[in-house]
Amino acid sequence: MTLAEENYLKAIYHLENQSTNGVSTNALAEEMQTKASSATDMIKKLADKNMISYIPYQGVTLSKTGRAYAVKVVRKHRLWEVFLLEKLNFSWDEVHDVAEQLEHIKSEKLTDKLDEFLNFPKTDPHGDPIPDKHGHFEKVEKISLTEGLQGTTYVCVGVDDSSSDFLKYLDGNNISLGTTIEIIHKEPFDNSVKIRFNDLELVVSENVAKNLFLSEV
Amino acid sequence: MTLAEENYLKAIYHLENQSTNGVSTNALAEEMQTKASSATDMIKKLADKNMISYIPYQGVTLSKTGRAYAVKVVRKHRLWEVFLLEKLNFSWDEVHDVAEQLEHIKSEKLTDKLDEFLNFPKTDPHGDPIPDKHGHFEKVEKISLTEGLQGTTYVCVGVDDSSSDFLKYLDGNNISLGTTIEIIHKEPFDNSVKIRFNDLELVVSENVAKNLFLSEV
DNA sequence: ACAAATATTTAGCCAAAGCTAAAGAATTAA
DNA sequence: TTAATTCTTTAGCTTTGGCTAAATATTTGT
Repeated sequence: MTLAEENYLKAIYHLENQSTNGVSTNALAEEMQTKASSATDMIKKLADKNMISYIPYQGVTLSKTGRAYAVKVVRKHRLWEVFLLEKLNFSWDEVHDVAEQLEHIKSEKLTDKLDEFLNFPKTDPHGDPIPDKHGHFEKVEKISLTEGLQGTTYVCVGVDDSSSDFLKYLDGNNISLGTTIEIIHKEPFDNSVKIRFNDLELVVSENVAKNLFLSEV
Repeated sequence: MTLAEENYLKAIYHLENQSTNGVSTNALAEEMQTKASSATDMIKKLADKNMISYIPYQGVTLSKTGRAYAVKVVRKHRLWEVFLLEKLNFSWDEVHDVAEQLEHIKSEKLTDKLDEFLNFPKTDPHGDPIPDKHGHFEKVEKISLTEGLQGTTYVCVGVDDSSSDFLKYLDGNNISLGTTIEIIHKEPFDNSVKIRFNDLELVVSENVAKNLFLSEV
């Protein structure tokens, strides 16, 4: 598996988790920041390798092999994130990009030894679960802040890790995993949400609310 | 710089250190396990990028930029080797191949944080010096066992790290960095060397002797 | 049911890295 | 000083991954 193939596989994996349908050529191209024609080419390659199955206009689905492979890449990504944060003192918003490179290192031994070195962490710095060496992991039950109910108290269990700016924003406002958040008011006009945490009140935009994941206490 | 370019640069760096002349197209091709025509192509690319200068039939020489770049890659390689050995308990012979991959990760911050995490090691597990973040390092004074004098005692300060079989051989015979070795007899017939260390005597072949580096005590 | 909108694929390019086979240069040896 | 040998480059082809523009296929809305 080449670097590009691994990245496509990971993209398909993430998109599959976000909706119940197959992943369309267009959606895949957009996720990969490339053109639909390029996605078509890669879909052929991955289908030839039995990593995915594909029905035109119905989208791509990971095969068992494909999913297992994608999970391995995700496992590596998240382990490296933990390493960067805990051992090398990277900040929350810095880990993602470097982990994007490290996740492609091919050495099962390295991955497993790293896992052991980090004491078999269950989640990464963004709250996402880390698969074990057999690919098993527990799904974290979470809702986005936009889905939360007014007047209810939640705990922050996850964030979308793709934007460093977003993570810096959270950092600047002292929101992190484990922060207890009460929803004071949901503004229907612009879908902003007024929250309280650490005895502070803050109004966050819909954009922020969508990328902040909570679980009930 | 692409992966292939980095690997060529590193190869040139290593070959430059082994002889005083420029590195020939053929020598470079051999080191890279590829064909001379491919080396020619890459030489053009690297020369275009001002990483090397090249005079046909006189060989390639690293430019200042090129050398600095090569040293950075070497620094990363050796730091990762230390990490794998010390933190993840890889064995001597296993570190090289994984470090070959890790050395291409592009993040100055990662490299420097790793250096700090490892406590600024001066040499890697094979005795080779690790450049600091400015590219500075001290050259280790060493001779190969074939160059040693009969009746003299030395200390093992380095090994050629390229063959895992060689390192396994040393491991199996309990030779490691820091081992004190006395040369009992040099056999002119086959250039084998009889040595004594840890109160044991052992005859090593010329091949082994060439790849074992010593310094005077 | 059929046109419009949307989704997908094809065809033909490009660049990076590699290869083989053949040609061209320089060095060395007789 | 030629001729042989060795070194190096060129020409042309391959694969991977990406691109644009154009063609084709499917869905959807009326």
